[in-house]
Amino acid sequence: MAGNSDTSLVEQDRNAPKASDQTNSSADLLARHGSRFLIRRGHQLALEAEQERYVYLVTSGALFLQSEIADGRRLIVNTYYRGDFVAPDAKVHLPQERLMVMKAGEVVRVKRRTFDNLVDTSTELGRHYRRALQLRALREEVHTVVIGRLNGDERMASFLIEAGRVFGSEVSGAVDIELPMLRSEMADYLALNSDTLSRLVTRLKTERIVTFIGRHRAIVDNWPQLLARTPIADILLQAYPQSTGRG
Amino acid sequence: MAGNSDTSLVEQDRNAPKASDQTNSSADLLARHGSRFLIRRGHQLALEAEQERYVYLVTSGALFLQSEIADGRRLIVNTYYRGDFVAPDAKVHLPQERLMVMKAGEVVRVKRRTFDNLVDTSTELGRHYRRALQLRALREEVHTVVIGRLNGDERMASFLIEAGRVFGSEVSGAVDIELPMLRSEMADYLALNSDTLSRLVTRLKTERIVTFIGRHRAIVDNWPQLLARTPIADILLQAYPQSTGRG
DNA sequence: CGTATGGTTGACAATCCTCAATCCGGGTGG
DNA sequence: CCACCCGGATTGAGGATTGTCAACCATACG
Repeated sequence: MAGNSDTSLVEQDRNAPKASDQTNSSADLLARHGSRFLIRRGHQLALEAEQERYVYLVTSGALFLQSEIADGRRLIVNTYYRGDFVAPDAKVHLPQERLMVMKAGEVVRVKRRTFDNLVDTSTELGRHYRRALQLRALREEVHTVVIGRLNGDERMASFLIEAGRVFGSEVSGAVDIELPMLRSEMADYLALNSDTLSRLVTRLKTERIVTFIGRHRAIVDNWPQLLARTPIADILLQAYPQSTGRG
Repeated sequence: MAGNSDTSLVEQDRNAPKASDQTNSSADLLARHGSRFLIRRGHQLALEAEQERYVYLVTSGALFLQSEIADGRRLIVNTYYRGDFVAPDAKVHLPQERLMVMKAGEVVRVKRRTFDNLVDTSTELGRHYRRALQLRALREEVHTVVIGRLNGDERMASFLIEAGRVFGSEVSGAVDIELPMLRSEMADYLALNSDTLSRLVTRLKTERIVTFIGRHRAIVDNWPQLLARTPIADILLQAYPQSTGRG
């Protein structure tokens, strides 16, 4: 949607690193002991089956993990992009934990026990996994700071910086972002309610920092001003390098 | 403080699992390639030196990781108890990241590069590390839910449940907790300001659920009612088993 | 076109924060 | 042993931010 006529994003996907990178070699190894799945927006991925938990490696597209507690309070706890592993705790679950596809792509799935054995035997996979967990922990800490200590405007700016890095492309000075989340999902990711989020969106439009086209496209007209809107812009830029998760 | 005359906590420490558990065997291995340190409340542990980052394993006591962004907004991102590894990202730092000792004890420290090599060569250490990261990720997700979707009362209750599990002991139906945090630190952990936290403490006193004695001791007189105060009590109990982190 | 889901907006309420004054607890020194 | 002191804790009044609810609008899809 909204992206087919604008080919720039698609072409960048084609130029993204494909073979011979770490993600792909791990994916190949895992695929030999599990299966590859094409995933489509809105799908829910099983976290377990037959009392055996699953481990996913995202090779393209994007996922998020959501939880829902009493009174329908929902929170998107985490986002997963290319190269990320989803390996939830073997025993304890968050309340109403759901792994959802936010952008179509492909994942590799193996059983947890199989995965553990592979990590024990393959030093390379072990290194990749540990590095991925490292980056994941950092992003989770950043996310904690965002929802714990930033106000609405700052959270919104932080989100758009993340999205710009992961899903955006630079087009003549502006950053063109294909947003894979609904407004309500952005709200759940930023621990706001969707009414408040909508007001924040409106504010960014009014101040001419971001142009929103339809529901799934945002063009950041003034990137520097967006950066200035959050006190942790520099950390976000480091935590989300430009190459992340494209495709 | 407040603990020397009350021997119950100390004796429980002595009964805690010592030799032949996973934490200790990993600690021994790491100590052979690094060093053990006694740590005291209030100390700050170096995250790096000479452009080499450190990895810590907590063998007793407790730590927390704090970050501070503009305007003095502070957040305690994470807590580390017995068996936890502290292995921050090699390159990216949170703003004004500090690793602080909240309860005296002992840690083992090795250089990151050394640690990575050891994990590559020791399957046992690798398993322990991955399991620790697993639990850490879960707790971080729970923490995210707490500060993202719970109100003040619920956050306070959630904190006391965690503290009760980690630092508490059951004494004739009540749970006696030696709180290693200042009020202001609890506030930073729960993403509240300390004035608000103080009001929440008062409310718990008024409702006769918890008795606070001095600054570092809390007695939960009505544990069931404390559990009822947060919608994620069951997950907290699972994420923080009773044995965790004593001593 | 028409319908359904999602998004926006306004009025109002609840929650949390800010700032300032005051209080307490645990050290210190007379 | 007691008076004093200081950092931390508590409390009140008022303001800012976010949430709630309801009405309305827009977009995507059949």
